Amino acid sequence: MSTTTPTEIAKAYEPHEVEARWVARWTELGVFHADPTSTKPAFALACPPPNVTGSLHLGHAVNGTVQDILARTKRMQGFEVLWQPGTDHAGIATQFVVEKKLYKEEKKTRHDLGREEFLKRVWAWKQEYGDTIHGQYKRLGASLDYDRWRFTMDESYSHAVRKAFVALYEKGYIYRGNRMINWCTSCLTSLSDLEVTQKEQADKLYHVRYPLASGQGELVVATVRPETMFGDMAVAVNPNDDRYKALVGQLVKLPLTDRTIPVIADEHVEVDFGTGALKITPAHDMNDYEIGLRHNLEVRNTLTPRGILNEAAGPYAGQHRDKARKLVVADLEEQGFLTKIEDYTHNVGRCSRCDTVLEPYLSDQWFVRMDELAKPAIDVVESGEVKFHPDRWGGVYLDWMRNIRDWNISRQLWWGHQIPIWYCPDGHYTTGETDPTACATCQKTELTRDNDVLDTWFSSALWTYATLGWPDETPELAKFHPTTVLSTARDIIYLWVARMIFTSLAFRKEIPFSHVIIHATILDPEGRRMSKSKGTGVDPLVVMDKFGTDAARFWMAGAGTSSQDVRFREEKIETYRNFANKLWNASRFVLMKAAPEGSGVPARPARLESAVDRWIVSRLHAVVADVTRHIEAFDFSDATTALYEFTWNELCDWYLELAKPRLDAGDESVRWVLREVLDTLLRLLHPFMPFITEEIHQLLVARGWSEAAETLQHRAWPQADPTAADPEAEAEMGLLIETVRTLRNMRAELKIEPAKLAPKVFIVATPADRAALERISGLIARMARAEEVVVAGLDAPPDAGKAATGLAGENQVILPLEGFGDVIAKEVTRLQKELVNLEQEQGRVHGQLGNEAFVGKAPAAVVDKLRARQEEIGTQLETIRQQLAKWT
RNA sequence: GGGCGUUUAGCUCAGUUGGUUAGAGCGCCACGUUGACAUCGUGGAGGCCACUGGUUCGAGUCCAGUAAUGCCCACCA
Repeated sequence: MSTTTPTEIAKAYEPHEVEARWVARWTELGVFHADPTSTKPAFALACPPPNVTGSLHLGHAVNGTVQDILARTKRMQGFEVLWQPGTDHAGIATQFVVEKKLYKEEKKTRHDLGREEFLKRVWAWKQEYGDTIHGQYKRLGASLDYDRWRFTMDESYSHAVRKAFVALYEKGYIYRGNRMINWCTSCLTSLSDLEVTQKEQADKLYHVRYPLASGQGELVVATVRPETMFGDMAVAVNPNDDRYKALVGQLVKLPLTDRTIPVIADEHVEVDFGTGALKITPAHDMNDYEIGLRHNLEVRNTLTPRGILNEAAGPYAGQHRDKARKLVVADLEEQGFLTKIEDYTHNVGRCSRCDTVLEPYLSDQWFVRMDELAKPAIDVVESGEVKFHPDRWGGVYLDWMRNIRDWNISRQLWWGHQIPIWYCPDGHYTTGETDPTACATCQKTELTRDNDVLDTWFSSALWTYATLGWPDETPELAKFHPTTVLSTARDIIYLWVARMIFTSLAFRKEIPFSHVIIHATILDPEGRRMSKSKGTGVDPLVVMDKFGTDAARFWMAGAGTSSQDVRFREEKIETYRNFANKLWNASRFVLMKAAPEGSGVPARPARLESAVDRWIVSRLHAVVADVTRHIEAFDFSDATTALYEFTWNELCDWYLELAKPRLDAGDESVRWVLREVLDTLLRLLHPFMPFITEEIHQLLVARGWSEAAETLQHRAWPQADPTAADPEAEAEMGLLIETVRTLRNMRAELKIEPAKLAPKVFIVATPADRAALERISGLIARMARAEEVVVAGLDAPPDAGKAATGLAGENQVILPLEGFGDVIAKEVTRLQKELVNLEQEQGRVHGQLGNEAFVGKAPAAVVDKLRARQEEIGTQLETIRQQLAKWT
């Protein structure tokens, strides 16, 4: 493939070929490679590593765009930029998809293959999707340092994970606990609280009769899970519940069994929920477990890890929990133990991965004790050392950190970092950065390693520094850590952002990043969250193919930093496809008309005579300042708006149109201004639309019309020149625009054929505007399709004969109607409409100014402005009334 | 049950520290093939800024409340 920009210019921008060419070219030039020995100031971003579960979705593309804009801008601003890429092994998620595939294709489970063989399959999967992701980022134009691609299970990264585990263990932060955890009976692993999704579910509340052992009466308990009754160890009532006070301490018979259990009193029981009596199943309910601890109840497990009732359930053993419930209910019913069944809707915790209803399960797991570790992580956000954008997310983070609970880090999976703990026959634990050969406590050498792996977030928590070589003190670490900005989705603030902050503080004694951008979530056109399973996900590549990557990026830049969530619609991207084409054609115009081959580089004029030139330069520098400021504040959406409006509404609609006759006349200053504006604009647009801007830039370079850089990434970011601000030129241009619009409007309302030139147009100018209007009369004529525009003073109004009159401020625009047919009726209608509008406004203004409180208290500038307007309205009304009188 | 958002034109969204005529894109209507661009141009129609009170000379913007809607967090069986 050729890597040079073609010289002939297509009529419409063709993204595909251009994009492929530049992706290759950037790589060839090595512009994305970060140099730790550079003397430039560092700017580092760690790209959130996507899961290797599949390919990138729109959310990744949005986040990639946000980060790329920063990376590209900062490079141009003279920073040594590192944008660190990589992928996450995503333990449970990846294992889950590979198991699913395995079952679908070979009808095998991971146990059929065995651990080693299964892991081979996962690595193969990882290879495939890791490559896909790599390619997708390149397509997006992401200026990641691809040479530094990392994977959370790379050897060096695994070393960091091991180091982190051992360090925490040795400081006493990691402990083994036999505790209630969330258990997935399908994935067969424990989950952290964050991996639980609460979902509302319609269930039944069964009222079950527990007869008193004494034979005198009964206690009725309400439960949604009667099948767990074989684990019941007590019935609890509230100590203040008068109904049951006398029963506390007595025994009740557990239905369907021959066991008796005690009635106990516990504050936890709500008097007015259900029957006020709660069956206590310590092994299968978090609360019951707590109550059991308080009352020394036995924890009797009645379920297997797969959710099958075990031998403790007597005749029901071997039944799955759902089936067992039906059987138990039927038997209770039959034996007269069931007094009532109520409909009951409540929240049920489900596996965020496979949606299976989770089981509270007592088991041995490894935990990280969080209380002490959380403290500094709270401090750095409270102090503003780490800032969230928008800042409300800082509050969300703090709420969570302040109420943090210990973190279950062991997972009963195969895919991941195997926990570096060895057990000796005596049950001692041994860990170490290298595999131990003997028990650290008793020196026995028969060691078995823990089979479990670490929560995938344990490893990604080290991302900002483990990717840079930690625990070794590498040059990269010295140069690029702490990183500057982290941009991510809000749903991993707890899972990932919070944990990066506390681990970095723990291991590096420094924050991992100064700014956290929480980008907006992209929704489907109906406002729902995009989801793969519902088929509402959008493949960014499809969008990029259809409309061009730059168009997609331009939209994503705005969408990603929008203050609220954004619905995706193809039409939105289409808008920016059109914008890219507009830019392309504007450039094409400049190249063909202002910079034809061999025309040379225009010299800088000593002074810009034309107000039009000074206006666009003034506007350009305002835009440079605005865009720069917005990027600094991460308000890309404002930046794109400013760029879009300047390019389309000012440059294309007015400046280029006005430049046409001047170019024909050989005006050199127009050429100089065009070169200046386009070259600057391309640099401003480059972070947002890297491909098209590079392409145009090279076309300009080929004509000597731009600094001879191989890529815009080597060009300097534009500096706003405050002395370019020219209010006078802007005012004059405002006059031009207003006058032209008035004339166009008149012609349209009078239905004058667009093609027909007006032979002569008069403007009766106020003394203040007269000189300016005379200067720009030729331009007005051009833009408003008149052969000639004649400016006259108020003292000498022209005799225009039969003519239509319009208002541009206080200046009258007179359009003689000779030759335009019978349009008088239309003119009268038009004038009347205008009259009504003005009279209404006059009423309002009059009322305002008549209000003493307003005049007395409002700032003088506001009052003066209104007074001026009142005067203007007076003049305008007079003009219109005179005209109307002439016609009627 | 708590917390945080959102509610502005037919649709999707902007609206700075309150300033009097509330904007854009798409869609709609009318017109248009002047050599950058029909992926375009010109003009136009279209809004009780969710509702109710309050503060203020002045409220889309500030305050209180109400209603819809979305998301997060939370151990009432």
